Amino acid sequence: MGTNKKATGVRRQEMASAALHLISERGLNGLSVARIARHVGLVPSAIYRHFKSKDEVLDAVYDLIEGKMISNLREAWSSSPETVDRLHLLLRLNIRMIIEFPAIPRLAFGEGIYGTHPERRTRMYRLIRNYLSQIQRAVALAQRRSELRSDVPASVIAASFWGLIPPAALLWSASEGSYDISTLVEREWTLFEEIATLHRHRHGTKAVGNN
Amino acid sequence: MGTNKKATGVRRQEMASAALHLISERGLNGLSVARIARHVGLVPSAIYRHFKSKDEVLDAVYDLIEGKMISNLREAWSSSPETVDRLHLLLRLNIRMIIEFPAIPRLAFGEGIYGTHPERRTRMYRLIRNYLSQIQRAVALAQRRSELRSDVPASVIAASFWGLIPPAALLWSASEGSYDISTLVEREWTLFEEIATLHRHRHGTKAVGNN
Amino acid sequence: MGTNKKATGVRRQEMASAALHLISERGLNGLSVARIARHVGLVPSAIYRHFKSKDEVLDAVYDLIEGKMISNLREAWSSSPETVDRLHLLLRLNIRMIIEFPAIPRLAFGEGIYGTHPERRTRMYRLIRNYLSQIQRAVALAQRRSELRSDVPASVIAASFWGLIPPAALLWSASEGSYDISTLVEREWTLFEEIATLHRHRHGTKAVGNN
Amino acid sequence: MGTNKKATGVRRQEMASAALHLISERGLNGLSVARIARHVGLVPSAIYRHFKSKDEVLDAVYDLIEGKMISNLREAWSSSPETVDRLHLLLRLNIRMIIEFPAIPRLAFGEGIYGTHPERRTRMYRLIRNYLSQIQRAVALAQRRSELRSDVPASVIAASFWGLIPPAALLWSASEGSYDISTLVEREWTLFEEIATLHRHRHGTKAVGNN
DNA sequence: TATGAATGAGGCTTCATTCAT
DNA sequence: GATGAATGAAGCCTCATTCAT
Repeated sequence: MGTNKKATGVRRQEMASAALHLISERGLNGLSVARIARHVGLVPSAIYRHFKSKDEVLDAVYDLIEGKMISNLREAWSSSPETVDRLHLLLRLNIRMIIEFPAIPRLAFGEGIYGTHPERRTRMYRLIRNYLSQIQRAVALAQRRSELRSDVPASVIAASFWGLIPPAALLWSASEGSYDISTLVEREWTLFEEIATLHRHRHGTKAVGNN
Repeated sequence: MGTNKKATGVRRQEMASAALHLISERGLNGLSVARIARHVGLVPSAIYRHFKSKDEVLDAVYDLIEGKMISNLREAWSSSPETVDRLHLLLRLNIRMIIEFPAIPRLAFGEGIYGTHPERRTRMYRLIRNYLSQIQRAVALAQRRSELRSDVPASVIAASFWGLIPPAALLWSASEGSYDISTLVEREWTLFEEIATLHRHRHGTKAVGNN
Repeated sequence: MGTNKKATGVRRQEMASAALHLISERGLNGLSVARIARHVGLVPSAIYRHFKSKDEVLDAVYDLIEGKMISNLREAWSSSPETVDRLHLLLRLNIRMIIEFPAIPRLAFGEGIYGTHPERRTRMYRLIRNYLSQIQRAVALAQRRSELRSDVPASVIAASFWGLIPPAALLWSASEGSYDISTLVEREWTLFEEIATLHRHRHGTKAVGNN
Repeated sequence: MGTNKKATGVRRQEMASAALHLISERGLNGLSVARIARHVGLVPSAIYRHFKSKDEVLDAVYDLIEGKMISNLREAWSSSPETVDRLHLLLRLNIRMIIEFPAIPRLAFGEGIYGTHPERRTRMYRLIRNYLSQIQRAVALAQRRSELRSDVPASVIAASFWGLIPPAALLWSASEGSYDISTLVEREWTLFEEIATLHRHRHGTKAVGNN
């Protein structure tokens, strides 16, 4: 069959990607070494040339996800000078990503990392926190520029923005794609934008906490 | 072995509950018939006296979850005549539930129902939709009573409220409980309350969609 | 449910009979204590009031079979003074029995008694040998009366007669009843009768052995 | 463990053969994946490298049996130009086969194919019918050559010949090998030969049916 | 006499992983 | 770098059987 031999770097990419697709299509339960192998046109044992274990493949999947999230951030940040526009694009990019890889929110939610892999949970947590930090920084900047209201801590606004994503993912996932997630998200975005920019129209709102 | 024999009704409860706890602690993957049995102090095959299959146990877990969600709804609805207070309590109850059973958001997110059990996904979706409907109905009522702003469809406000839950669940889950979820949620709630009652202070906001 | 309590004698009969029917319909593999119980309207554990074990039930099934075979013999023997007629009827009765209870040839062939239950095999062997003996005695008598040829040992003729049954049973069983077993058997019987009475027409056939 | 690795073709053979032996010794009920594995010196799960399921192993057993039966037929047919000699050898070969593999008549009789595997029964039936057809063809040829009597349909003679096998198998099986099956069969064969060649000596026998 | 809960042995199967080639 | 055979742990399930009620 003229087996294609490829460098390990390439193979690892292929395999991690295959794994991500597989989890997206069949869930983590449906992810087996055999199926990953089949997806890249190899035999199960061949996986072990490139990864020490199935777990290591999953780690690579986490890398992949992290990469995608960061790349979304970069793309959004470089798209416009306006914080609000950046956030809007970031939201859309993330939704698009979730639609393409439903595995991502599921993994973020902890599928398969209970008990056995606390380090994975930690990693995901760090990733989310970083994400929130970056958003928060952007929000703070916008607050200083008076693009966003200042009577609410940046952290709360950031959390509020980021909080638009999980429910959308959930509905989309549970509805098997039949739910009109984009429209929903746009509506929620409008509400978010309204409240986040509220300071421009109004004063005297009581503070919302510190953090 | 001095085994305690119990009526099948009791055992089913125990087993479903054990299963829910196990999923919360170890994920769906970590849920095995053997472990359920051990949790209730029996031998694995004893499960089959009370359930036809492991799948049926999972169905009972779904029943349990559905029951808890409905009971939260009832408790909240009967707690006060004010819609806003009701929603606030409902939010707290759900957060409390998720803290106790992290399995719930994960199952809602479709852990383990890929491919094999579409009916489970459908069921969860229906459950969420019903939840949203009930909230929406309450919101609509409050809008007629001018407790909540009327220039935004009830469905959007309902979704917005319900949307407070998943991100909180995610953060709490990923942080392994170290994140101060209650405080976060309270802050988000304040924002939500502010925007949902905005009509009392202001006019002229552009409409946010139809549904 | 007003459980019907019955004397053990009656129950044993019911259960053995249920077992024979079950084996006939579903094979020995399909015979479970639970199904026997269900057939007699009881709960599995109730079987053990009347039998020490499932094996004992099977023994009772063997009793049942033995009884049927002996009763066939009696009926045939008392039907006519002519040996040939008796044999013909005996053949028909046995075929009828096999059609009603396909379990019988299968058990005779050793289904389920390999390794584990040598005594059952022995018993079946004794039963067959007795059967053959009785037939042989009848044949010998007929030979003395010149109803059957005498240049062939009675044992061979008896075996030849008895030998009509298993192939018919096999074809009927394999064909799931679609094979016209009665017609086949009647034709074979005609051949048998021809050869068994050959001595009346012809001489000089070489002897066929001793036993 | 110094395990000998072998090609899958070899293993399949070994396993099917082990299964056939096991059924011969312990009945279909005694056939377990674990025992097959032990017989070939492997671990149970190793079976699944070579067969998709236990059922598939059984299919291979059926193949084996079919192969043996066909090979008997060939050997007999090529042994002599005389139909009578061919049949005689075929009888001996089949008896020898049954002595070696008592599983065969039992499987032919439908052990274990009740309910669950109708296709297996069908297959066995087809096999037997084919066997009968081949014999019948040979008989018909012999009839045209006047080697066998012509006043009885070839089908009846064929059935009569084939009918020598099952009773012998049954007696041998029930007697656990103590019965002198070969002698019995030879005597029955003599009778069969006598009646099948009767036409050479005699005329005017009434016809025995049509088919 | 009958029930229903519980046990324990055993059966089939999947899957990550190792290893010789 | 890739294959294919083999392993061992684990999982789900069935069933005869026991025992308290």
